[in-house]
Amino acid sequence: MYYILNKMKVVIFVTIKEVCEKYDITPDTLRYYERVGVIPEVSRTAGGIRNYSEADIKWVENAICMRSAGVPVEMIIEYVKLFMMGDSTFEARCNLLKEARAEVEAVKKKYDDELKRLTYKISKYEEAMKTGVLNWDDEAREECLKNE
Amino acid sequence: MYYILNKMKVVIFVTIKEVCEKYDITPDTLRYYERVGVIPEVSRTAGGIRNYSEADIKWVENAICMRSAGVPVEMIIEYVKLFMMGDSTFEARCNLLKEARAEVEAVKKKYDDELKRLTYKISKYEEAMKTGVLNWDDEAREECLKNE
DNA sequence: ATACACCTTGGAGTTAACTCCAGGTCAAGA
DNA sequence: TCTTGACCTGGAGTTAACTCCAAGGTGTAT
Repeated sequence: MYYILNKMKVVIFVTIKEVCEKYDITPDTLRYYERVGVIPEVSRTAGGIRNYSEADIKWVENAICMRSAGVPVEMIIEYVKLFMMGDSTFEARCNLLKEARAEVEAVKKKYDDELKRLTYKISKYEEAMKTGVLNWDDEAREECLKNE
Repeated sequence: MYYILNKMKVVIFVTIKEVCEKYDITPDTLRYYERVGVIPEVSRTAGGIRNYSEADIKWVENAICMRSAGVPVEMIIEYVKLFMMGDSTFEARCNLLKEARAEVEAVKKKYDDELKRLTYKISKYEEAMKTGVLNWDDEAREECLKNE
């Protein structure tokens, strides 16, 4: 929400819609994030309408980044809670982030392996579309089944 | 299910439990995969008990690989259906795999970016635990928010 | 022959993460 | 002031992917 004064944009407040357009998410999702604590409570206008500050927006970015890498909502909530408790939680927050990173790394590895497998299969299909015969040796299966 | 004859393992049939133990999944999941078509119908004993052939097991492996990389069940079902229709679906199958690969690649990129972001944050926390002061510039936020 | 572990099916229940809705409030333009 | 569109809350509904359950059948071991 803003008006133009002497060709300058004067922002009155930053609505939920504006934030949603910026990050391509829905207002429902953003309100849900706030309700459950994935982001801290957002500042409001006198009338009770959300007015996103710079800090609020950084929390939104944090939530989106983490979620897009599959970090569970519960974990982000835990991080926000610790953050709110102040500097005494540096270590706990650090450990939480390390845990998240380990998880993201593990899944990323699966993705890398499956990417190889898919590429191998696709190459075999491209061959098959020329020769009319499809056959693959099973070497490509190995990688993504090592689950320990 | 097997017995030992002259120190040799004579397999009578391969039960669902054995397959599950091999891949660390539950019988319920495996039966679910079969029911919805993520894997083709598994061969049975006279009494109706599943007896996994080599081919059946390869389908199980396929399902597990794809799912672990986040390929949706619906897409795997589609692939299996096309496979069952024979050689005339080479191209359709190839396109499906390419679509799956594009999707896996896109998500993998998000994971890579978030991995960097997490590592950056963790380093800042490790610093903060020594100095008592936490501060990060916002450079680390950029990457994983480029969504197009 | 009976016990016992494991198997079967169909259908209902669970979980995470949204997503939608009703009924009401707020605020910018005519 | 009135209208209109965006916003609010609390709570219910949806979706994907399992996960569990009851009631009954299978098959090897004693």
